[in-house]
Amino acid sequence: MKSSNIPAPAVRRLSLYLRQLEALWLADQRTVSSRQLGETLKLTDTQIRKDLAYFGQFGQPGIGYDVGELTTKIRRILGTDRTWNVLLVGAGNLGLALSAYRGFAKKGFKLVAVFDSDPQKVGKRVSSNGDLSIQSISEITKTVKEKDIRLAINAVPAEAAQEVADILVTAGIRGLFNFAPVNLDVDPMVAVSAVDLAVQLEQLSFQVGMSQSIEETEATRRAANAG
Amino acid sequence: MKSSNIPAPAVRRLSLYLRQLEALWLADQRTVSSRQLGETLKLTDTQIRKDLAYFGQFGQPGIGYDVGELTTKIRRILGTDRTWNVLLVGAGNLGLALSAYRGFAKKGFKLVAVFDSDPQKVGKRVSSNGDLSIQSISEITKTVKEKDIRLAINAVPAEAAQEVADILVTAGIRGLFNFAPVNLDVDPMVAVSAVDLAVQLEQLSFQVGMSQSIEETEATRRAANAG
DNA sequence: TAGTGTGAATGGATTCACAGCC
DNA sequence: GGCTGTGAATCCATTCACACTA
Repeated sequence: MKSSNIPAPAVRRLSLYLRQLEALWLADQRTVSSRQLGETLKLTDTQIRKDLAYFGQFGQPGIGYDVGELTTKIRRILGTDRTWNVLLVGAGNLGLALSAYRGFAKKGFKLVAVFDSDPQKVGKRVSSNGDLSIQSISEITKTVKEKDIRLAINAVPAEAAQEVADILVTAGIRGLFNFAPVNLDVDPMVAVSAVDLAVQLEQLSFQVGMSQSIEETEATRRAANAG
Repeated sequence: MKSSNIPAPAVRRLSLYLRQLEALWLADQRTVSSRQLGETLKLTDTQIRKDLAYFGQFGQPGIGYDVGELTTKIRRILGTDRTWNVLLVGAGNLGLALSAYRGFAKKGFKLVAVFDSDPQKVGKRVSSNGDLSIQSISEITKTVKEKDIRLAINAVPAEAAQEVADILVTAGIRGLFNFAPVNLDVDPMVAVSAVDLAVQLEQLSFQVGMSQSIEETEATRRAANAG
């Protein structure tokens, strides 16, 4: 399959291109060059052209890219030119916040079911979405089939995450968005994308510590030069 | 500065090693080999040793790594061997969910201030943390100084994100965790880590679409072979 | 034997350089 | 002149191979 020699970083950037293209469209800009796109995204123009070239020829020499057309093409590549039904497990703080997030729907992801293991919560309406009420974990398999759900958001506590992941995979979920701070062990055919909020802050902590020590080094050097 | 030739991916993985080491510690395991760590994290043993080697020599040939000791060392490297004061801007659904998230405190990140532009919200207590009440955006600069805050979580809507980022940077924030689906343009000295929830789902969508087409190709091939 | 640490080799992603088109 | 698309060159991360240690 030729598709697997597409670098993963290129696919990640595709999403960023799409986001920027949508912004340009709203700003009534109908044409954009790789150079201009690169400036706002802090990437080189070559990289953008190379990334796009993995998927086809979308631009016009001397002109650039048609914003609307490229948007359509990237959506098709990413598979977001249609609606995806998504389920959410974990109706805690984070889960409910995610269920209220409008950004998903805007991109074609439709939350169609919410599950929680707490019997106190089961049956309650999801306030941000009147159509939904919280279901028991035991209904996952049935609901996945009924509603043709391929993607799942896992927002349960760390202790329960692996167990829930197993249930989701068995139910036929194909992509898993994991918020729990654990490494899930799932069938390699299932795509997993993970966000660990604390890990992100750790990375910032490292970078800040780093830039501070660089500053100090610089200061020392300047002081030495001055002295 | 010698530190800048450390690959960014290695630093990202460091956080994962730390997470796994903490889990091992809780499971009363006091020693671990790079091979074992690699198996659970789905990485090669060599990669783990190489990553650690960027920062020092932590292991014992024939034995492996002391879980407690390596935990301490990685925390020091990441800068999480001390407490970081963190502020949050945006007391909407997502912001409040983040303020309730225990995972931050566990890792040494302490939420010490919450801001929102909505006058209706200003003054209200943050329910998940009785000590905090929501402050006006205009108080950011003063509070950053008073409470020695270096890290900020930006959970405001896309339209406001750049403006808030500017305020935060001017106030002296050194690291910015951005949840808004926009590319922030900030001083390069300020570290930025971004999570766009919709982008993550797009990546899953792409991977799922991909694995489906691979499956179909395989099926075609098998059918051809059988025929 | 079981394991680390590391120079050398490999493999992949990015950047360069430029041919070609508007 | 401005811009795309792309082979070639470069750069960087990962993996290999092995010296070395407990």
